[in-house]
Amino acid sequence: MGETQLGRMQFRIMQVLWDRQRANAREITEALNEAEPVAHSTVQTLLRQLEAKGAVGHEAEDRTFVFFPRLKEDRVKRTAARELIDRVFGGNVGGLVAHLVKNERLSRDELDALHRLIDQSQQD
Amino acid sequence: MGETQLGRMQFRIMQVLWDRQRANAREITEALNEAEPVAHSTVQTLLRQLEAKGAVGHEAEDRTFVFFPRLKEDRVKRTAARELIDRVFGGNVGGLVAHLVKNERLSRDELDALHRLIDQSQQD
DNA sequence: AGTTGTTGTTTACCATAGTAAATCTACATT
DNA sequence: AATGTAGATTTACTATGGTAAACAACAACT
Repeated sequence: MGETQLGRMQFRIMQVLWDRQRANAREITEALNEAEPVAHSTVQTLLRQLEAKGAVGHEAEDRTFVFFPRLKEDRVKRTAARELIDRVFGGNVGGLVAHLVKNERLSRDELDALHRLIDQSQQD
Repeated sequence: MGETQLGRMQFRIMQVLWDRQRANAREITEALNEAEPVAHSTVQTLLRQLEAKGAVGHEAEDRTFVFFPRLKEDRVKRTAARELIDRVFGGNVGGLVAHLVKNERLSRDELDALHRLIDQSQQD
């Protein structure tokens, strides 16, 4: 069941939680508002949705709910990447990578880092 | 304006069109049904949506509409990849690539090919 | 005690994707 | 001419994400 399919804002909320481990709704709203205005009640609705799908949990503390992530950042990112690979690149990871190298201008540093990553991953 | 945001099925229809250049609704339905059952009227609705957003065009031929892609495959794939990079990896291409190398098992061949692509892209 | 502010809950709307039946339209075949 | 068939168009419904106001409960301040 848990397909871990997150929308744009839902994902941004998760990022705040991965960052802080725990945060109440107000704190999340404020963190999001640093970058982009969003109403507090919107954030609360999204938290509700996220909880409904098991992406976050909460515990009451004092009068307020403190939320925490139930999904691991890596896991969610992996799912998102997989999603793209399957839908757009026919399930072929290499297709995506080739596309990136060809179309997304990588800096010299990024290319070097990539080189290193590849070499390293060839060890095992 | 044209944000070129395609859904799952919409994308699959585009793939058929990129494949064949031109096709009528019936042909598209049949092509899709090779892999996954979908009602013809559904395909028609999706074609309508795609046309509304400028992703496909059509011209009458005989009694039927022949559809063709209005968007380039590369362009759409690029947008999709960008989308993931922005939402999930904070706009950092390297982040995605690192993630891929770390989490998506690439075959020896893929890694070699990747090596070559990188070297090549360092020329310009 | 009454007002204010915070927090959570309920309710409501809109857009988009996906699904598909129902209907219209026009030609082809009998 | 009647009927059937294929295609297009209309209509409808569900799910999800995003947006947010309205409301209720309660603590705190004056």
